Amino acid sequence: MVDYSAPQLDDVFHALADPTRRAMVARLSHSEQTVGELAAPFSITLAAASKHIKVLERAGLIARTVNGRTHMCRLDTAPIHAGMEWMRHYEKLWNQRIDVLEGLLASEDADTKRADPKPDDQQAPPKGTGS
Amino acid sequence: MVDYSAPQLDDVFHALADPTRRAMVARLSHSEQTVGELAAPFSITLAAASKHIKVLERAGLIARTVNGRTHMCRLDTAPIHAGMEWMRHYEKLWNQRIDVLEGLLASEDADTKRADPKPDDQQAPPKGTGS
DNA sequence: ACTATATTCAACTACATGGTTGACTATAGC
DNA sequence: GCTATAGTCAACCATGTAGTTGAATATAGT
Repeated sequence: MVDYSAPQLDDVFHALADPTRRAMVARLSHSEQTVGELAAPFSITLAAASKHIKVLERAGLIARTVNGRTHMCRLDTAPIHAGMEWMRHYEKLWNQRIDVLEGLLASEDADTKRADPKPDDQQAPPKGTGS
Repeated sequence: MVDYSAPQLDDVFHALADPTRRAMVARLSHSEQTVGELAAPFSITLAAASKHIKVLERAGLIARTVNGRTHMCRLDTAPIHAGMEWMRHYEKLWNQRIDVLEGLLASEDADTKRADPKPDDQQAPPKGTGS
């Protein structure tokens, strides 16, 4: 039973809430990068990029290896996995809702309506339809 | 090919970066709740809770139905799905790394080392070991 | 009409964030 | 040893965030 402590999630989600940092993660998914390389694509100062990297580091998304005067950064995807673990539970609801929608369409078509999906806890009534 | 616009992701990840808001999402996954009900478990003022709800609303995570003087909130998990879609790509790397680790253990055991995993683009060398 | 309930709004405080600049540290190369 | 390169640090600024309080709005109940 994984716990995935909440403060960790705070940091991970916060780190990923910034487009610059998400772009850094994307670049790191291809290859390791130095701080300078990581900063290059953005029109911000090295100092600003350094701060972004530190935020990613605090979230555990980046591990740094100091090698002489260059700092090599590599992606650690474990925190992303943790974030997904948290989200997955609610994505299940999303899938359920899709199922309910398909169920409605089906019952609308067949008008049989023998639907009896197992009650998980006490789930929100669909009432979707939206637009 | 899904796009999932970046500003949406900014809002979703930012909304989920706060423990109070994540708790609200959790409660809404069980049932719809009014603003008051949503605020009750926390030792903050209604006004503060109202702000949190607005953040979740802006991220598209909550839809509100004004019913008389009460505002009923229900969870919309589509943005969570979008967030997961973004993360899923990097989780794949996580799984890859697990595979690599298992591969290393296997080769260590058999000492055959005929490893030749398809080069995806130019991926980071494992170099793990950490602690 | 009057009062209680549900919720937002505006103003304010304290603190975090993202950015800058300039100085500093440390390594690499001549 | 001197200079260029890689990166951090500290101070500062503007803006955003999370919280408060008090007033305002709107509906429900009597």
